[in-house]
Amino acid sequence: MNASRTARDRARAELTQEIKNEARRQLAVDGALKLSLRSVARELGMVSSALYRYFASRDELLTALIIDAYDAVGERAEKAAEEGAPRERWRRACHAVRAWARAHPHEYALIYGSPIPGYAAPQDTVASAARVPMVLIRILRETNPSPAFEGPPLTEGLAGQLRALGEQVTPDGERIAPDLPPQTLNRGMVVWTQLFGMLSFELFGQFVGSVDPADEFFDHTVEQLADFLGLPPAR
Amino acid sequence: MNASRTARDRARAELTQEIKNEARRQLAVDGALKLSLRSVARELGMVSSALYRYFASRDELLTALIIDAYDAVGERAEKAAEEGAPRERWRRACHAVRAWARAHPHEYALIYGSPIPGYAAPQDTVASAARVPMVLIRILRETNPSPAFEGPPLTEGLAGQLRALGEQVTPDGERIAPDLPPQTLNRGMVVWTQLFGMLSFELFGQFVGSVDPADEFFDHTVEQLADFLGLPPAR
DNA sequence: CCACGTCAAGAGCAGTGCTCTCGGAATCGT
DNA sequence: ACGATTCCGAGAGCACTGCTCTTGACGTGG
Repeated sequence: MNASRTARDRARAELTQEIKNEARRQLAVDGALKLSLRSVARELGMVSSALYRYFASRDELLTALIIDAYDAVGERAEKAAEEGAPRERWRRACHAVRAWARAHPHEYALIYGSPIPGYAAPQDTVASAARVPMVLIRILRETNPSPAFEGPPLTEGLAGQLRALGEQVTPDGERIAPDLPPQTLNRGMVVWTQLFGMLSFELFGQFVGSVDPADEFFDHTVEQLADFLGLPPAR
Repeated sequence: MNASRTARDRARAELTQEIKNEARRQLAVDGALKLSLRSVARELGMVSSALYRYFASRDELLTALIIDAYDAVGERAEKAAEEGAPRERWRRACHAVRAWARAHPHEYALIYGSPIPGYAAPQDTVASAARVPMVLIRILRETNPSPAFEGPPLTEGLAGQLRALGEQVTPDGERIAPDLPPQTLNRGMVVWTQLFGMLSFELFGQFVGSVDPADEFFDHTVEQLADFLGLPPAR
């Protein structure tokens, strides 16, 4: 009953994958703007209308690609941060994210650039989007940070937002980080935005004429952010 | 001889402006993706082909809008940082940029989001794009920073890039910042990327579920960055 | 005054996303 | 094993896009 069902389903799943692969290929060449359903259909040897059996719209295809991209970069970060001292894990995660971003600039732009269509549905994407920041949070939870400088005290409202963030439950029923003090979460937010701010500037060309190539600036800043977080010095 | 010529030219300049204004209007509503030459022409009561007398292509129109946007946010930042103590100028510039970004999210996306077409020509845009970072550099030049913490030493190559950056000449023949030590320029680069990293995350929806609304996080981070830069404490 | 340069208009091309309908094929219930 | 149902690819077609080329009118400068 489901050997045959899965036969159909398997064919369907395979073709769905092929469509996404071809779309990703065109994405890497021409960018999201130029990606057209008709041309991926053409390339796959089918007619454009047939493709609508698999994705209800161009936006839905894009959304699928967005989720895949979040998962791809998230997985890279997770793998990179698997083991080592906190500072080493932080370094490796940063470099893994940058390597992925530079290898797939258009996919990076898809997820961290301007939201392309009439905004892809957020809810499906959040779980995947959270994987990178979760890597950072895990590093912070398993270390005892001693930040390089204090910084201004948190305001009441901000501390509240951060505490609520730490209490949020993931899809698998765990709380994100009930043990992390708001100050630590705040520092995490800062380095998170800094990391992707750097990558966006590098990939979107804001660095041309200043720190371009950005390798050394990136490395230095990653180290500075580790100090800022208070990750114990390496070696 | 040129009273009449300028008569023609004035009509032309006016219509060029009207086209950009209408395009900006549609941009604010539908986003850059949906902006179509035909519909701005339609709205202006002319036929699409006539519009090509003013902009050679859709991309050229977009590029014009990009330059205008850079100039708009640059001017806001300059105005905001006109006077006051360094820290106050920094604060006001940051808030001016954020206010503009929130008021014109699609224009912000145009310049700080993913590069839209096959990359708009950079050279025309750099002068306008540099206005915001130049505001920051001017603040740094007119203060005597005492940063809140040292951070790792600059590598040789990075220091070289930053010195070269300081020696670059602006269109009006001035050097950018020959007097600023590389360490200071490096801190400037960091806060610059942090500022726009935060804004991009806020506007592109990465903060939903964490520090959303981002007002307090933004304010706090601006202050923290001022400490990081070593701007003398206010009052 | 008239020729030249500028301009808006229109038709047309190639391409797009998306819809609907139509036959054929695979699958399922019996 | 067969009929019913569900799925799927093909094709035509609609409304739209950016862009090109030609045509005819208008204002201006010699």
